[in-house]
Amino acid sequence: MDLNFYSDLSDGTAQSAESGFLDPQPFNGYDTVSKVHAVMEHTRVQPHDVYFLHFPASADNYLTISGATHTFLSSSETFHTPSLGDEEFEIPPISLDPDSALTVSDVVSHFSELSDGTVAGDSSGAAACVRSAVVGGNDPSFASTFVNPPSQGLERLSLGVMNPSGGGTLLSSTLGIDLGQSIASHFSSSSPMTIDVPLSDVNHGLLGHSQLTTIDQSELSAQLGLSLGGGTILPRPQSPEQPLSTTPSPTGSLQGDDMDDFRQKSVLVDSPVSLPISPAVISMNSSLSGSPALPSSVTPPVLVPAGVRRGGGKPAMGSGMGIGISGGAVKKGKKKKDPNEPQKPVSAYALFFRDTQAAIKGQNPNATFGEVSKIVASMWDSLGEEQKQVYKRKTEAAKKEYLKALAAYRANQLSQPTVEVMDTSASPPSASVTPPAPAPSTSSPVPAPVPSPIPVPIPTRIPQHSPEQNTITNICASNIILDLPQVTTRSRTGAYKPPGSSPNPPTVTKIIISKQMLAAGGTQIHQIPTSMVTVIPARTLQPSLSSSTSSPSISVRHPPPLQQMQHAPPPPRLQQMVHSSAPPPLQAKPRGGGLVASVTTTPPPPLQIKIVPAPLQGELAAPIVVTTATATSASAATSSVPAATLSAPTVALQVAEPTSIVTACSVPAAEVPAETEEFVSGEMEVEVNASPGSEERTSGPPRRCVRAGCTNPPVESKDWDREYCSNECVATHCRDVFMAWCSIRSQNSTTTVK
DNA sequence: AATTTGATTGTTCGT
DNA sequence: ACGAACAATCAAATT
Repeated sequence: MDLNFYSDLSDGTAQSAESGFLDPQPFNGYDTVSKVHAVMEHTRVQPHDVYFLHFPASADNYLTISGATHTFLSSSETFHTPSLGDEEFEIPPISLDPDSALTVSDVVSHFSELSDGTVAGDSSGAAACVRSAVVGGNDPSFASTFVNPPSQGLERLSLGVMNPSGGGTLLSSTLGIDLGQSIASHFSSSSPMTIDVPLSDVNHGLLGHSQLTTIDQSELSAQLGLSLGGGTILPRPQSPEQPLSTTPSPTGSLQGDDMDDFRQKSVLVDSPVSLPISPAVISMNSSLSGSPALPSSVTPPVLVPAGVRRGGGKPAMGSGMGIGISGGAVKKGKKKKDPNEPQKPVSAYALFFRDTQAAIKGQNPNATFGEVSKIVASMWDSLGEEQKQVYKRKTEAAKKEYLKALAAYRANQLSQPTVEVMDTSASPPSASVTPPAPAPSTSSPVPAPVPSPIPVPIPTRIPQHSPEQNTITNICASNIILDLPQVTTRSRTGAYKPPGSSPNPPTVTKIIISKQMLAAGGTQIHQIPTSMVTVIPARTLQPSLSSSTSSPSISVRHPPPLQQMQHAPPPPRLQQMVHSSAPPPLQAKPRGGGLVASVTTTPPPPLQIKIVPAPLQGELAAPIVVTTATATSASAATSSVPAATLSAPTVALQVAEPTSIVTACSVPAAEVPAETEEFVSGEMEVEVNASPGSEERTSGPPRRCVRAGCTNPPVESKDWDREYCSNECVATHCRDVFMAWCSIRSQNSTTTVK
């Protein structure tokens, strides 16, 4: 099935209240949980169900919820929404990328965009409008989520989940959005998901009641921070699967594990002194610590015998498990697991949950676990088999690896109790720490050759997810996906986007990196002078172009750090953001036109990176240019490319040769919609134009491998859609992209960070 | 029963 | 006593 979001921007005028579901009353009786539950029950999305946010381009900007049989909505009902314009957003596959932060940011950005658009449109218009998309009826509370409380929620964007079959699944608009992103990122080329989200219901049930406060900057930043790290890319600490904690604090994460290790070791090895020595321990630490730099910190704990351990009570534990727990919770007599033991692969659903929940949470910080869980479940149900397959495949792959690792682990245990198995899982993490000696093997497509002091966040992350990340595509996608969420400008008017103009990809980011820089081997990339790096949020630009702000253009000169962009959504917060037309994650499909068909496939990373030969550099003020184009922006620059559209954030790496631009690469996983290249500003245009890659793409399978410098013909592969000639190229390409990305990030962080 | 995340609670240790 | 650090539990849903 397809998940499509159609969003409509309402102009901010009154909502057409017609929609029945808007009416608060029906829902008022429920408490959040029950509502949700009830709703869910009724409307459980069937696999075939389609969710979409519909943003009609029509002048009036109504959000149409088409759900044939939606209980609450008639298909005809519409809501005013700000400026998104007619677009169908295709929800990109949820990124496998563990990096929740990104996802979140994306979501946020989307959100913000939405809100922004609304606001802007309205604001510009005059009356403030509520930007939030409210699903559930009038519940102000819901609106509050996205909108500031003060604002009267005059308007809401509602997302409707339509259930063709009849029931409507309730999803909050946010959800829908999130989905889009997450999904997009995750699913590469697989068929797009269409999600019909009846906004109204969703809010109510899920969020409505609880106050969904506007996303706090702090929260966002926190979330973003996780992903971006103040400069570091480190994502939030990984899930249990990965023992490693990317967290900066070595000790914290380590301790727990260390302790375990320690215990083990200690058990195995009689003398405490021996501890440090055991290789196993060391390896673990490194992995655990996640940061290479920390060895010193790491070791200490290890060294310290039991006596020193700081970690509280549990460790002591024998008691801990059973005894200590007061809560009465002694319930499960869990046995302690050997930390070194390979972790069981999580289920497809769990993967999905992991990928999705962050986005949902990001949008609705107040949502409880139960709510989120329900939403995820509904989303899961709504996922098409194809999409599910994606997860299932990952699970399968993870399982295979797990079996391998387990076998190795067991073997080692038998043979050498003291020595721990360094399996795949371990290795990846280590990579971050020590530049991977890259195990050529599958896991480390992204060799983090970055020796430099700057800890490359990415590596840490990537390696960590053994199962998921094994897939090259995943890795790339995960790393690469950057959403530049925000736009500082508010200028955007709601109507801004002509429906027909283009199916816009939500956001496109391009990065131009001079070849020289890359030449260094990529490792040095981060050293690139900040001045060199330019980040241009397309969204911003566009709006600005049309109306007021000039600032964006400036971007060339001062590169706004990505982080800032991501992190700090512009001052106005979400509201402003709303404006930005199509949220990156969500892909806007041209609703009407024939484009739709093309849309189906999708994928793509918003981020494109071009590598420009030195000579070109001169021309270009900044070697690295990151551009983000929002769908809305499309109008400005309808790129030459036709486009495919879509979606998902895709990252393309292009290396421009002096003569011509070499290639546009999309993340293997997804197909890059040609359309992605929309340039708002002139600057952007220039760069954009160059990309032949897009053409290639649109026209058909690339004639040659996408990787810069590789002239081999692409090979057919499910993993990379005939874009690459070999795994090596995929890995290399991803690495390049990643590096570029890192450099940008680092730049941003350095520059941006106060 | 396991997994997903995040909050909460309880325990222990160090100051 | 207080704070820090950790472990365990819980929520709903799926596998």
